[in-house]
Amino acid sequence: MEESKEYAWLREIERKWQKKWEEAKVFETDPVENKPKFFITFPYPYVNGAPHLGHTFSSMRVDSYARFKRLLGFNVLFPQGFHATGEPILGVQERLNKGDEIQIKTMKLYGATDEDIERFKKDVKYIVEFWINRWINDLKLAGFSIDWRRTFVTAIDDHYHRFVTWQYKKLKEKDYIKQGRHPVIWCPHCQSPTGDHDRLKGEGETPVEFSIIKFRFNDSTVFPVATLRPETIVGVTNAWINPNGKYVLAEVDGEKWVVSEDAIKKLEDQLKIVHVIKEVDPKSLIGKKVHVPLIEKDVPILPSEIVDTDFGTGCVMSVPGHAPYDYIAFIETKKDPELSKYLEGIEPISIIKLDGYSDLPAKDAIEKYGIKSSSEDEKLEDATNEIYKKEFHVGVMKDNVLFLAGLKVSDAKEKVKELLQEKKAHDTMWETSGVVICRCTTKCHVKILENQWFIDYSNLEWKAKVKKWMKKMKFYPEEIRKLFFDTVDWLKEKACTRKTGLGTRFPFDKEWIIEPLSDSTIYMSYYIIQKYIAKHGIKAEQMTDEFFDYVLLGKGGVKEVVSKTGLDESILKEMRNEFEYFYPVDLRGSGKDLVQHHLTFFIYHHLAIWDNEKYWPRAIAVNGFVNVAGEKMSKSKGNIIPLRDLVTKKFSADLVRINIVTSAEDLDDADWRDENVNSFYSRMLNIYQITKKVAEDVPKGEKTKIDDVIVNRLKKIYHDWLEHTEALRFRSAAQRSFFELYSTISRYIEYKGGIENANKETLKMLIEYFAKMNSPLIPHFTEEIWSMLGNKPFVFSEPIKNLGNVDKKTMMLEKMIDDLLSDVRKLIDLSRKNTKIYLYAFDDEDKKILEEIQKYLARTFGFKEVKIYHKDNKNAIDPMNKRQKAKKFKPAIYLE
RNA sequence: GCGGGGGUCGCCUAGCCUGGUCAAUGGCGCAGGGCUUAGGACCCUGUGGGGUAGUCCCUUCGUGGGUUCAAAUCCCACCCCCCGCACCA
Repeated sequence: MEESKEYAWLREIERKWQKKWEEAKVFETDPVENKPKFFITFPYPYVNGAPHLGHTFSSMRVDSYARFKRLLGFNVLFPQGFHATGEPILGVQERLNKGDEIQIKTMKLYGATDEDIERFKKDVKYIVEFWINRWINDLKLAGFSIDWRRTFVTAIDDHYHRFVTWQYKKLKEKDYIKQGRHPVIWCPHCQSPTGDHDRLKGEGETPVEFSIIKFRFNDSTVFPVATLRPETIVGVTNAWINPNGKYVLAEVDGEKWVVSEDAIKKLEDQLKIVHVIKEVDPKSLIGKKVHVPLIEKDVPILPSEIVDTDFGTGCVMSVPGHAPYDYIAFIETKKDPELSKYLEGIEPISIIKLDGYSDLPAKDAIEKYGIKSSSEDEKLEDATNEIYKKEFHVGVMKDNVLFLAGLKVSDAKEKVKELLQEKKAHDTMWETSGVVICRCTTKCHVKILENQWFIDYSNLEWKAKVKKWMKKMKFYPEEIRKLFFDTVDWLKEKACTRKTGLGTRFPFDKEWIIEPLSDSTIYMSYYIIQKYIAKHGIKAEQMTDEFFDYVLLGKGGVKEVVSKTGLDESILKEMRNEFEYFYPVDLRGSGKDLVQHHLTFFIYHHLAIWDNEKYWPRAIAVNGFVNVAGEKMSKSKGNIIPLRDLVTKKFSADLVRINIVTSAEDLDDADWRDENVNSFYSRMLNIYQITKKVAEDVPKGEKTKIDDVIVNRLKKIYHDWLEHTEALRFRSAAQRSFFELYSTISRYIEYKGGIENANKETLKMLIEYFAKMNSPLIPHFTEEIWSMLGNKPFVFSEPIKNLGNVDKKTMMLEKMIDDLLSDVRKLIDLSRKNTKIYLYAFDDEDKKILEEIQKYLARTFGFKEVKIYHKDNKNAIDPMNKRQKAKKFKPAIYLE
C-alpha cells in the first residue's frame, strides 16, 4: 500500500500522543473510591489474523464510547482479551502444512513473513501469540484506550482453563448442564461434525427429521418408505425403488428391512442396530406388492430413476396426485409397455383440497413448469417446493379419508404420525435439508451424537429470569431488544462440547472439550483477576474453586482461601474489592451477528452464576456490518483491508476512526469509502489553522451580540451531541459536534469579518468544545489542538462542562440572520439590483444585530452601501414604502 | 418455512414512534461564484418543476387502496431487498 505524505503530519501527532498516554498510564484503570465507574467491553476477537476494517467498526464504537464516558467523568475500565478456542487455528495450521496458497496469501497480507509461516506450521502457540501481539500493536496504533495489563488468551492458558472449569461446575450444580442425544451433520471421512464453515457445499443446511412408514411384504419384512409428508399416505398408489441401485436385506432393530445400501451407514449413525443379511436385486422387487398400513391396502413396487438411493431409505411411496416427482414417474410408467400392466386400473388419488388448483395439484405444477421428463431435476424441485408449501399451509384434507376429513394438512401430518405409531408402523430418520459436501469432498449425512453435553437454555425458570432482567436492561438501538426476546424464546439445549479443537476439557467428561461459544460467557469478570495474575505471578494451581468462589462470589472465608491457595490475604481482599467495584458490565458492544448466541448467552450465564442482580449486565449495544465502497467484504473480492495499513500508511488513526464510526448507526451496515475521508480531513486541517491563530493571539475583536448568538448555537450543538452520543449514535452526534460546529465556527469568523476581528475568548471556547466533543472519535487530533490552546493534557482529564440551556430568544436572532440572508439572496436574484440595500428593523434589538452584520452583508453581496433604519424612522430612505412591513425578527428590505 | 431489519429527491443517509413547522437532514458527487491570507484540501450558492421584489403554486418519499381538514409519517393489501436459524467463530 502506498504511503500518503498528505496525512503524515497527523500520523506524527498520533504517535506523539499515544506515547504520552502510555507513559502517563491513563488507560490503566484501578478502583477509585467515590468515583463512578463504567465497565465497558468488546467481545474478544479470534486470533487467526490481524484486525481489519470489519473488526474496526464495532471495536472503535466501543472505544469511542469509553472515551465519551471518561469525558463525562467516569472511571472507565476498558480491557481486551483474545480468543483461541475451537478449530480455526488448527485449520489454519493444517492448510499451511498442505501448502494452501490462499491461506499463505492471507497470512502475508496481514504481515506474516515466510519465517513466521514456517513456525506457524509447527507451533500453535506461536500462531496465537504472533497474532495477539499484532492485534495489541494495531489497536494501540489506532488509538484504543485499553488497559492492557488485563489482557489474556483462552484455550492455551492453564489459568483460564481453571476459570472455565469452575464456571461449569457451578452450572452443573445449578442443574443447567444436561446430557443427551443430538443430531449433527457429520462427515464420515473426517469423523466429526461439519459446521457451515467446513463445507464445500451446503451452507445453511440443517438436519431434518423424516418419517419412515413401514410398508410390509407378505412375510412382514419391512419396506420402509421415507417421507416428509406422512399425511399423503392416503393417496398412495404404489411404491418406488431405483432399479439400478444397490439394495440389501438387513436386520434393523430386530426387524427385517429392505433398504438401499447407502442407507445402512446412516441408520447405524442414527443409533439403530443394523446387520446386513444379504444383497437384494432391486429388479426382483418390481411388481411385488407391499401392504400399506392405516389405509390397509396392497400396492405394487415399481422402478423409477427419481429415487435416490443415497437419500432416506432408498424406498419411496408414490403419491402422484400431490407430489410432482411421483406424478411424472407415474405417467412415464403408464406409458412403459412392460410396466404399465402394474398400474392397470390405478389412477392418481386426490386427497387435498387446495384453492387455485385442480384436484391434482401435482399435475398442475408439472404443466405449469413445463416438465416433460423425470430427469428435469431443477424444475421438479421447484414444483415440489411450491406444492409442498402451499398444501402444508393452506391445504385441507378432503372427505374421502374419514379419519382425516377436514383437517388442515399441517394437523393431518401429526395425526397420521400418531396413528402410525399406534400401529407400530412409524419410525424416524434424519436427512440433511440439502446436499452437504465436506471440505474433504466427502458427502455428509446426519449422525446422532450420543452422550453429548448441553447447556439447558430451554430451562423455563432460567428463561423467565433472563426475560425479566432483559426488560430492565438497556439495548442500543432499542429495536434490537425484540430480537433478544425472540432469541430467548427459541433457544433450546445447546451442545456445549466438542471432541476436537483447542479449549478447556469438560470437567465431567474429559474426552470432551468445551466449545468456543460456551467458554466465553462470563469472562469479563476474568479481567479483574488477570491483572493480579500478571502482577503477582499467581499460578494456575493456586486458582482453586475456593479462589473463584471468594473473589467472584464473595463466598467462603478469606483465611480458608489463603490456606488453600497460598495467596496473600491482602491480594485476595484487593481482588474481591476490585470485583465489587467494577462489576457489573455496564456496556457490551458488538456486531448484530452475535445477538442470537454470544450476547444472549452472556446474559443467561451471568444470571446463572451470580444470584444478585447487582452483578448482572446493564446494557448491550449492537451495530451492523461493514461494507467497502458498497460491497460486502470478502476474501474473494480482495477488499479486506488490514487496519494497520489504513492507520499507518494510507490515512491515519483519527481519519479511519471518524470515517468508519460515523458511517452508519443503529442496525445499518457501515460503508467504508475512501473519498469521504477528505470531508473530515479538510475540516480538521482548517480547525488546526484556526487553533494556531488563536494560540498566536491573532483574534483581537470584542464580544458582541453575534458572540451570544454563536455561543447559543454551541449550547444547542452540545445538548444534541450529548443525547446522541449517550445512545451510541455517533453519526448523528458527529453531524452536530463536527460538521455543524465546524460551520458555526466558520460562520462566526465570516460574520466578524476575519479571524483578527473575532473574539479570542469565544473562539477559544468554540475550539475547546470542538476538541472535547470530538475527542471520542478523533482523540489524537483533539488532544493536539487542546494542548495548543494552552490546556493541560489530557483532553478527557477534566469532565466536559454542561453549557446550560439554549436561550430561545437568542435562537430567534440567529434565525433572523439566516432568513435575512436567504431573502436578500432571493431578492437580488429577482430584482438584479445589488448596489444599495436598506433594511428596516422592527426594534432596537433587531437593529443592533443587523448593524453587526452590516459589513458582512456588503462584503458578501457586493453592496456599495448598507443602511439600517428603525422602522419608525421618518427620515429613512424608503421609496417603496417597505418600512411599515417590518416585523419582529423580520426586517423589511429595499434594494437599489 | 420461522424470526428480525429495510425500501426517501444522482449516490449514501436523516425524518416515520409523538400526523401539519417537510420539496423534506447531513455527507458525497456535480455546477456556478468568491478569496490582499483559516489559502491547492477553504468559503458561499445552486442541485424535482414553475412563478414572483421576500415567507407562493404544482408533482414527489417501493406499489395500490384507506383514515383525516391534513400523511414520507397512521391503517390494510401487495411487490422487492438484506440478515440470522446453532454446535460455528
